[in-house]
Amino acid sequence: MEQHRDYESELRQAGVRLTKPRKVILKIIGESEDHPDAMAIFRRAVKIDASISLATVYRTMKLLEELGAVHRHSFEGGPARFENADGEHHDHLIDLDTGKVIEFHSETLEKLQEQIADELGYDIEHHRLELYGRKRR
Amino acid sequence: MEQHRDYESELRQAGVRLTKPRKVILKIIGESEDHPDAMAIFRRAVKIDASISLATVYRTMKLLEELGAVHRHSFEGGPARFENADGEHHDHLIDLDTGKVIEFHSETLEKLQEQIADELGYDIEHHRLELYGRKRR
DNA sequence: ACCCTTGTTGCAAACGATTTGCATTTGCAT
DNA sequence: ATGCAAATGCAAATCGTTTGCAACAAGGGT
Repeated sequence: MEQHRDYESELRQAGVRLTKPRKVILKIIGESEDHPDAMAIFRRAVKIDASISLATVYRTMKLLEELGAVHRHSFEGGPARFENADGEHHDHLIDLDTGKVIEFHSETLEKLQEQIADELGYDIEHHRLELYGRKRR
Repeated sequence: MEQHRDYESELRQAGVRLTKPRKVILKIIGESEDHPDAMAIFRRAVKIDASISLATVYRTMKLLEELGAVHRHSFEGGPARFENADGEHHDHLIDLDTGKVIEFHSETLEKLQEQIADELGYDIEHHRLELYGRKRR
């Protein structure tokens, strides 16, 4: 059960320099099971290498996004949050009380979206589906 | 065929003071067929009353959102855009080439979302579905 | 192992969108 | 008309993010 991509070789292959800050950030997002924002990544990074700057975190996240290594999410009110691009596509349910993000996937839903776009004469490039709710009790 | 809500009496009823800037902004969003952002609303407002400030536009939009009179959308990269809350709920398809926003609605889709949230033990408060695509040719 | 070139960094300042403190004005109930 | 709380304009503050620039370091060539 292979869990994480080997980002380092991927980046190397993409002609990107493997610098110290990048290694640290790569390690962090590779291990993250949550959806940290830039500041959270920065805080975790500083623990490993105190000289890393927030600017570098932002630059690196942008780079990784362009390389398709991470996905950027802009949930309501709040900074962008990232997750590594392992695994298959999924959408998000955000718990309004805790901010926790729950992932889900529905093939039916995907198909339905494509069908709708198709009827409107469009090809979907990507989409964004977020459900905001509270735990039923 | 009644087209626009009578925001003024609604607001009055909600105990909100009907000030000059608010009347102007109300008129603007009542007539808007597009999805203007705060700056666009401000520009249109200044033409009617030159003394209106951008801060008041922001304050008023927040107020109207809380009253349920307008909906705020945060499409990818760019300021929040508003639309009046007339008519029924719909989602958006954003044309990546033109930035044009196409509205659509699917009852099946809505139901499916609710069902998914339900299975996860959640009640949906609201959701956000945006399709980003290009016109098929 | 040591350059050399060029990409990358840290810092601080700049940025765009939005919010806020405060003194002044204004709606509107009396 | 009068008074008072609510709303305004202005400028400064805030938040998340980007950028200019001089110092620095990765990693290919020698």
